[in-house]
Amino acid sequence: MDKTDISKAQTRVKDDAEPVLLGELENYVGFHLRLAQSASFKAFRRLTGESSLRPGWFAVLAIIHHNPGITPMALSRASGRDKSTITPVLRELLHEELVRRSTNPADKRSYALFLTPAGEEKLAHLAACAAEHDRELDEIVGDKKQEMIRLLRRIVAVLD
Amino acid sequence: MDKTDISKAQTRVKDDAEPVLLGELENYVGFHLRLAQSASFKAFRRLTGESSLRPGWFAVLAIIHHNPGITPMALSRASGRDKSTITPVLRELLHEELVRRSTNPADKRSYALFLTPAGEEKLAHLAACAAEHDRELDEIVGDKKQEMIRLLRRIVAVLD
DNA sequence: TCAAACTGGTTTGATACAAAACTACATTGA
DNA sequence: TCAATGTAGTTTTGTATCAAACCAGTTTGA
Repeated sequence: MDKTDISKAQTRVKDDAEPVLLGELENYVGFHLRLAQSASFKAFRRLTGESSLRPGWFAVLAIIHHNPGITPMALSRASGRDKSTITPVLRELLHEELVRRSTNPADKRSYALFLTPAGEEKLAHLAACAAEHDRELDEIVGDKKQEMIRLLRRIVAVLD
Repeated sequence: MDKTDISKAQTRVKDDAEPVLLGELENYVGFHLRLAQSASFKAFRRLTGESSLRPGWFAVLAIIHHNPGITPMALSRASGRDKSTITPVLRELLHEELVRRSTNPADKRSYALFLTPAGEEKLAHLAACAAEHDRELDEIVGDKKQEMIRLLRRIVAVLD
């Protein structure tokens, strides 16, 4: 409790000019992780502008590019999204003809994913935005970047 | 492109056993930020179990606790959520009588927020979970914690 | 002093996401 | 060999979130 005058504290509006106290939140990694992720995401979207890119697209296209023939399940794991989240993203990408799939004779449940030439082109554009965005982040974290990525990766490895 | 045999590469399924290549994503802070935030969030929910807590609740309750009389707008800024996201959270908290509000005579558009005794109790429970969760994170980041938080805060300050 | 611009909060609409239930196929083991 | 179990992908359902439009009250400046 931060007010001593209890009778008044019950109704008095906190002055907007006073700084907001975060208490224990101040020292919680999880809290700052959420704020930073949200800020980074918004900044990325600002950069790409209106240019028709759902936020999931970039990672998905990049992963397919680097792993031609990857299955939706493997893609889901690599991109850190649930398989049920990947389904509509792929439907959209297939519909836009940015991605192509071929059935897997060895396992009829599954299929293999590839980028079309249009998909490669789209990826190139998004990659330029992503590179620019990451340059901003690089400037912020400076020479601590590798350390930062190492720690983030550890969080994922241990908690996930 | 990672396959040289083009004619086959067009349809061959990538073996699930092969490691997935992330390419440039590997070195993007933003990408790992998202994965880590998602992992941390899931871990927190695992800890709190079914116990009826919308994820927004903890931060909101804690901030009101530390800033009695805070307005919804200031709360929205401090918690990093849009004002339109705060509205339904507050409606729920008011309905559950965990939060109480009093009108602001100086500005009739706004009002002041306070925790009820039940709200304080609820917060105490959630705080215990959060503390436990953060202990896990502490172990992962070790002595780099302050550095980590400093960097995350910088990302928010610069990009937001 | 009062119209214009601004601000706090709510509503509405759209999107992203996960969890669980489901379908179709595949693997296992008695 | 075939029933039980497991796995890939989809559908359904529920929630969190933001943005934009909106309303009411406040501030500004001519």
